Amino acid sequence: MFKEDYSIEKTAEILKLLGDKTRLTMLKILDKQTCCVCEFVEIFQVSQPSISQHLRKLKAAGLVSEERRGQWIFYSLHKANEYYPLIQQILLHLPNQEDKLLELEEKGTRVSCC
Amino acid sequence: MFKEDYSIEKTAEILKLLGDKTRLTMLKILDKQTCCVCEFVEIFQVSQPSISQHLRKLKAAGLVSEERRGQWIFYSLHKANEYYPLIQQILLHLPNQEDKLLELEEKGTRVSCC
DNA sequence: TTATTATATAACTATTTGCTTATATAGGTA
DNA sequence: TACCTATATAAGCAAATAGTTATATAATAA
Repeated sequence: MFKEDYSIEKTAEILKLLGDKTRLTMLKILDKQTCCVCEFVEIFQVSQPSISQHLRKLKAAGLVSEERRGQWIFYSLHKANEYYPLIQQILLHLPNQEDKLLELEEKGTRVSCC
Repeated sequence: MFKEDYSIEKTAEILKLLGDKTRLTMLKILDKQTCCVCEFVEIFQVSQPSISQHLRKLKAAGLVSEERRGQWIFYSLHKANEYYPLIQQILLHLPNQEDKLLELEEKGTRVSCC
């Protein structure tokens, strides 16, 4: 009742993606909530292109998926991904990040469209 | 009965270290066997300084420990490390690498001192 | 002592990375 | 239509990375 092995090469690629503070935090947030680009920009206090580039990498690896709602594009963890079991195990070790979006809600800058 | 959370920052650092094919394979090997620098050189077919530099990074993070035996310095996984539970979970997903040192034994280039 | 072997460190280089600013694209609204 | 907002992409740059060769250090053997 145990998973297939992952290849070392592909696993190293995935871990390199997770080996960045910003992307790792993004994934931890997305494990519980969906989030759009402009919210990430406010959370991490970096430029919008920087966030888009991180998300592009995560999407290229199949780790996140996107869904457009009006002007906004919401990202979420792609839980059907082959590597999700590994990623979830890793994320379980990390402190909850739900406060990040809660702060935006309190400031009134949470995007809540639709 | 569950572990403390790791910090996002330190976890990202650890994952960045694991996010390299050579280092990830090293750790998988060291999870089961001890291995010295010259054996890694033969396994990975890269220069000796390259191997030493990878091992230095892993040692600086506390992931491996070294033990000198004569001319050789044997490395092993530092299982008392705070991050070992995380690392072991990751390594469990990877294919067994014990064939690597077995090959050296068959070629007669396995170091077996002491 | 000298020579040999194993490992570490220094210096260099090419590549990759993560950010920035500027610009393009796409949807919503007046 | 024109304008505004959200996002993506392009281009440029400084820092980090992973390798190399050359050299230093340490243990062993002659």
